[in-house]
Amino acid sequence: MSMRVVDVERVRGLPLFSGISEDTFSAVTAGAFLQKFPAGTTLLHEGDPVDFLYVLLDGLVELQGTWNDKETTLAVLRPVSTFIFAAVALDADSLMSARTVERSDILMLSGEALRRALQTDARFGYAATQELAGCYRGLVRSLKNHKLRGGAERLANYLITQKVRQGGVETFTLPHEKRLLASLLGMTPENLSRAFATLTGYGVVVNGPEVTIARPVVLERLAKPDPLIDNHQPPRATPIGKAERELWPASRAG
Amino acid sequence: MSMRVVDVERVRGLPLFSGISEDTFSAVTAGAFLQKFPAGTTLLHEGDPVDFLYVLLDGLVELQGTWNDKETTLAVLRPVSTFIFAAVALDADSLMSARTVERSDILMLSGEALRRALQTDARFGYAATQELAGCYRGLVRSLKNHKLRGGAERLANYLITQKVRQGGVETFTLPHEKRLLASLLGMTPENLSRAFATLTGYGVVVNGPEVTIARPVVLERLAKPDPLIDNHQPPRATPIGKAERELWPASRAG
DNA sequence: GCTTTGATTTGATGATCGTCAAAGGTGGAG
DNA sequence: CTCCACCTTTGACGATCATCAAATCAAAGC
Repeated sequence: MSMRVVDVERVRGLPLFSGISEDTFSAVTAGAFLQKFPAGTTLLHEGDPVDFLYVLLDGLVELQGTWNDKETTLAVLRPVSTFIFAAVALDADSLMSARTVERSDILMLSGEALRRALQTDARFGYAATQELAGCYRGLVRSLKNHKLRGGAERLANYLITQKVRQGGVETFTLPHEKRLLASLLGMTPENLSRAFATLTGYGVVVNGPEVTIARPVVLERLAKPDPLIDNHQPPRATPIGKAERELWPASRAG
Repeated sequence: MSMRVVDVERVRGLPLFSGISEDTFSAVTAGAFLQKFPAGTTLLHEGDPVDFLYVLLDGLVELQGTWNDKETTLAVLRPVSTFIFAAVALDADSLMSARTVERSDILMLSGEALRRALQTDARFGYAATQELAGCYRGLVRSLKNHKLRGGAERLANYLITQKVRQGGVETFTLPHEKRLLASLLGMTPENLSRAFATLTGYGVVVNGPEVTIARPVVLERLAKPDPLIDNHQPPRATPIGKAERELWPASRAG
């Protein structure tokens, strides 16, 4: 139920918490608890009131939306990430469901305590603003991706982003099932399969979950990656927040 | 260049600024200036660094995204609204362009001053968190709308939302050109025209910019409006922020 | 009033995408 | 190891959507 020291440090290292006072941090983590969930567990249903901020420490989580018996994936999160912060900040009902894709370690922080902390600790409020601004921009990117690009283009850009995130290697592994990828990219599994087949003509070789981009230049001519849509953030040692991810490679005065 | 008293009060009344100290407010508005722009003016280009927070006091503004010589409308704003707050908070480049649709009065507040104020005034930081959380949830709604619904369904829900926003009257007026509406709904003007033709079979009568929903029950059976996608917020007297809009009709403890 | 410009509509056609069906393929349970 | 459930792929078909073209309409300017 309580956190290991190593987990406390990982949470403390999140940009959302890194600048805040020790008092605020202990107030926020006081009633927190760490829980392990098996794969396929629904943590939160769309429309439910949100009582906790979730922090994914290990595993893989999917955020999904539903309408008219159809489902779509809005995001796939990997550690270390917070999620449904916006609903927590507003004490509102969740607009999406959260579901574990793999066995996951998840920390749950009291929403009440967080909102109180936001109002008293200006540094925490500032960090929260940065985090939410980063999340907002991630969604702007996603919306542009879906409204401006076709299926094959979305897939091509996804593959290029994965390649960069995994260190720029020629061959990499898809981080989860293709079915989930199809839902994330806004298409059916059948069409994802056909989109992969199309990319074969652009130097993409697929072997189960293994993907090789044999001719990056050719693929990029199709994908036309754009820093205002795609966030080609290389991997880092320290955990990274939604804000930092947005600020790369900026390093402007701040 | 400087604001009229009535404009100061309108800005002060924004949820983003309503709770903050007088000192913070004057620090933020010190270097501000009010400007009038004709219709069709581009206020900010995609990819530009953002030096100001914009506040739309009068008129109509479109936020748009571009890729590969294609354009799409991400939002259409009416007074009183702030925009590109996320980019200002992060001191990052804008992910979208902003363009006046009608002649508009726009207040521009120094991004530098805002970021300073965010770090010193906890109440301002909290208000900013609420505002950004509301904006975030608006985008989640938009993404679900686009990924889960077809064109005719998006139009049907748009019309129902407009009807509610304009007081629930049977006949109302579209707030702008159909061309812009098509871009907002993610379709071509030709297909918007055909979608309107389709809705004729569901009791929708179109006369130029005038729309009549003759049989609301029939239209709703097609539209299937959902509070987790559509925000059916009725009009109010006081200006409303993105946060309040998200919290309706909640009124939960806070 | 007339003209001109651009918005809107309608039709035809092709591209993209979803659905249904069926055939491999894969990994886990027993 | 075998079997079973489910993921993935492929094909066929229909629905949706974009594009091109042309006609109609509306509004602003002369």
